[in-house]
Amino acid sequence: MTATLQRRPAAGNKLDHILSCATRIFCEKGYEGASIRDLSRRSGVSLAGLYYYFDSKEELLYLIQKHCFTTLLARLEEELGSAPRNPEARLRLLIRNHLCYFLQNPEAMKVLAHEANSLTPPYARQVADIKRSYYRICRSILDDLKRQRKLRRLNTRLAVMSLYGMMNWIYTWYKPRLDPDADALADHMSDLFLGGILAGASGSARWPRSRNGRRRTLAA
Amino acid sequence: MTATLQRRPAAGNKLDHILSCATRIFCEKGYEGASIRDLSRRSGVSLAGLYYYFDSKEELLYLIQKHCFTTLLARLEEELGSAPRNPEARLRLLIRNHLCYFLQNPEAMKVLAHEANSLTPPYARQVADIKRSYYRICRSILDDLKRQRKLRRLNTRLAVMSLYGMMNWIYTWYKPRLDPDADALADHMSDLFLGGILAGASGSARWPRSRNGRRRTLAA
DNA sequence: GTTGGGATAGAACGAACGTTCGATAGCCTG
DNA sequence: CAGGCTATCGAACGTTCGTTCTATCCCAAC
Repeated sequence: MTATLQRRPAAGNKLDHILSCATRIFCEKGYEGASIRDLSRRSGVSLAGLYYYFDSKEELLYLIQKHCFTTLLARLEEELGSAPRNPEARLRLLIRNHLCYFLQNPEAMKVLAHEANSLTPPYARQVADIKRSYYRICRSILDDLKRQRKLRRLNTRLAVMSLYGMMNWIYTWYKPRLDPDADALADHMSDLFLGGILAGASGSARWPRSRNGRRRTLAA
Repeated sequence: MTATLQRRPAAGNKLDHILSCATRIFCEKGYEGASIRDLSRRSGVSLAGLYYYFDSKEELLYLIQKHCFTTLLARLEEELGSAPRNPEARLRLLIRNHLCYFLQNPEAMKVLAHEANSLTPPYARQVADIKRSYYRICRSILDDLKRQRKLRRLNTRLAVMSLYGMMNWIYTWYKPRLDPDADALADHMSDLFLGGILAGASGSARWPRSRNGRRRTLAA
């Protein structure tokens, strides 16, 4: 129930080792599919020995998610602190930060994205709080952008979620040797997203809507 | 190992009922977290009775995913069959088709998106085949668009994945009462995506890149 | 009316699960 | 060297898992 991180003064290194093994295992087999015995084998620590470092399997997932989200958020806040006020540049920064961290820690980020609902209330709330902060930063950048560029028709909630979807889905398809690196990916997604958002800038719909549906052809 | 669908002539309805219960349970607790006993309770069929209708828990997931993907793909092909050649309109159709089905079958679609890697080879390959067809349709539309609009710098693989990410992530955030309906969502995402893709149309970068990084300010 | 197979369920199987117990080393402190 | 604390483990606990065995019921066909 309580956090375990600094409970054992000398044991920092070993807990880190266990957490990194757990991250790999959760990533490979999913939280439910992974067993403490898997972790015991992989980490070289006996089954009972593991419980000296954490209280439950769920706390393990909590520690991983909390550390990962906290780091991600801290880096973003640091970068944004010394960044220009211009919302477009700030958004590009956010995207770059997210993707760089994502591709540097693909296993942890998969656990973050894929096991977002595997924690139960005592733990889940704490992670949700950090997540909400992270969401709000993006949302407020987009609100600024909307105000500044007078994007009347922009639903910023939808925009944020679309952006996060684009970014977080990466864990399902990214191949390091085949796909571009984090910087190029960030440029691609920034262009795509900002281009899409600003395309509607001139006020009315730039692309014809086919609401309720039947394909209204657009001149090719 | 073999498909179960038409094995028992009279039992079609009951298997459907079981599959729909299983979909709900897999959606709520995840594939690994769900138990056959959960399914037994929810469906009202005894534990042993269930195994008259399928061979294993994994086949259950397979049947759900296969049916879902097949339907999605069939609908898309039907719609595209009578659609104009214009790649933009075709892409809008694809997005609308995906989102309408998604929001009409949110539980099944979550199982599709979230348990994409829970099947092992014998089953996984078959689902992967359908999925690849679905991917290729989108990719070829984008290739057409790229050719037609001379979008030299467009990486269509990245674009497809970004689009699917945007769409599939929905299951993590969509709230029926709060968020717009499928048509509006489809318009939003179509505008965002097409606007983003076509923003780079005039050849060179429309938005300044900050490759390798340091925030190059854009006039606000 | 008997028979045979489709449809069902109670009970059990062996395995794996998360977790805990009790014991044992090693080590610093007094 | 006695005592206590950190770190560790083998073995076990009780539970739940996916699956199967065996027996029954129902009903149509002969």
